[in-house]
Amino acid sequence: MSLKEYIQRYINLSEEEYTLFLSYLETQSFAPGAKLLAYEERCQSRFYIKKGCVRMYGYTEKGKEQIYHFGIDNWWISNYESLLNDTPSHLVIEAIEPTEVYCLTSEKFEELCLKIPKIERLFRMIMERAYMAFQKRLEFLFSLSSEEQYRHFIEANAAFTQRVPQYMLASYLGVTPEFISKIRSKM
Amino acid sequence: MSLKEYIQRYINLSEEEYTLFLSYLETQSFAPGAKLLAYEERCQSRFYIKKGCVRMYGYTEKGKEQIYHFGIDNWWISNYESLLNDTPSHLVIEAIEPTEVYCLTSEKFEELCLKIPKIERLFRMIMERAYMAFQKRLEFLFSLSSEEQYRHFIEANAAFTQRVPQYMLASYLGVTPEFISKIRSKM
DNA sequence: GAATATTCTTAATCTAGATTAAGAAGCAAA
DNA sequence: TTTGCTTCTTAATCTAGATTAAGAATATTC
Repeated sequence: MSLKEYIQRYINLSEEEYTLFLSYLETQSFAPGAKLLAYEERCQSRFYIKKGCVRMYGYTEKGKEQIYHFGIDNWWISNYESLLNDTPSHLVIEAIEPTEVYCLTSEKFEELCLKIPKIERLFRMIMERAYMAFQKRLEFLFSLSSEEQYRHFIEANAAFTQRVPQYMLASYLGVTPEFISKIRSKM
Repeated sequence: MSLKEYIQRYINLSEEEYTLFLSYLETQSFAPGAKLLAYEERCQSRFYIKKGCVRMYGYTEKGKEQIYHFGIDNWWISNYESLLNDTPSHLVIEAIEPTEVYCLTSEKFEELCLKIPKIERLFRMIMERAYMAFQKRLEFLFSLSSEEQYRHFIEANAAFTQRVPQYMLASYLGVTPEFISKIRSKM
């Protein structure tokens, strides 16, 4: 799915408007391990992942990496705390696979919204969907055991499970790699 | 803080626009225990809490109530899964205190956005803030022990802690009331 | 103000999942 | 084809927080 198709699911843009939209975006490429957003950097952009896979992680009190999000093709990702408050980010966004993104800076975003007000609607809807997904994730987190969460995740994201190493999945689910190993040996 | 003041933090509305806005809202009152959204009901509205306190909860596999959210004065609350997909809600929104809300139905919301396009911007920003708060909550959930989460919560929401019974707080934090009791006896 | 229902506390026991430690696979470089 | 990384597995031990079961406060109702 192209960005154009993605957008059309929410709003209609004319050919000219879409071209204008694209002119506000900057294409960037990242090799595995490269950072879209570094630790302590101020997040200035919303990223749209054209192709690839990224993880967003922070650090626990004991200094261990904790993954909070993954992003794949056709997802928007950003650290909203840093973006909205203009504070240094305690979260890192890092490519796992070779990744190509559109980068929309806050500055460009504001200009774009003035030129094409419908863009506000687009992002209002995107944020509602993202919020919904979060609400759903919280439900699973609280109502399922770790084992059930794992089973549910790999079932709902079969393809995705192949793309990230198991220890990252463990981190995302909030369990240890050893525990995942234990569940898998039972299956 | 009035709704008008709340809105002005995000966008500017003229006196006429604000009056128009209000005309799309319906005021509703709920006694403690009354439901803003019932189990299996399709969620049709976004609720703005003028005054009061509500909880949003679902059920775990064992049939136990699990609280996912609280809402107090000047918060918007809704079940976005049910609202956006028009599906029966598995979450209940229920008043804890006598509560007065503005109810904005999806139908009225769409009309309103056509009349005053700035409203899209308002809700885009509200959703971003809500998403940010969620992102933050997930960070605490994964990086702090249950005890630390409790201590952090009552420190950050001292006033709020007085307003809900302890067993609801326990449910919201994902622990047992007995465990909260244990922590408190240490303090 | 006695009766009843709610909420909170204490303490003993239990368990899901963490921690620790070792080694086994897989994979890349040289 | 060996050396050195990175990832995954197995198994023993440990622990934060759950469960169970009483009882003690606190509200609420009649």
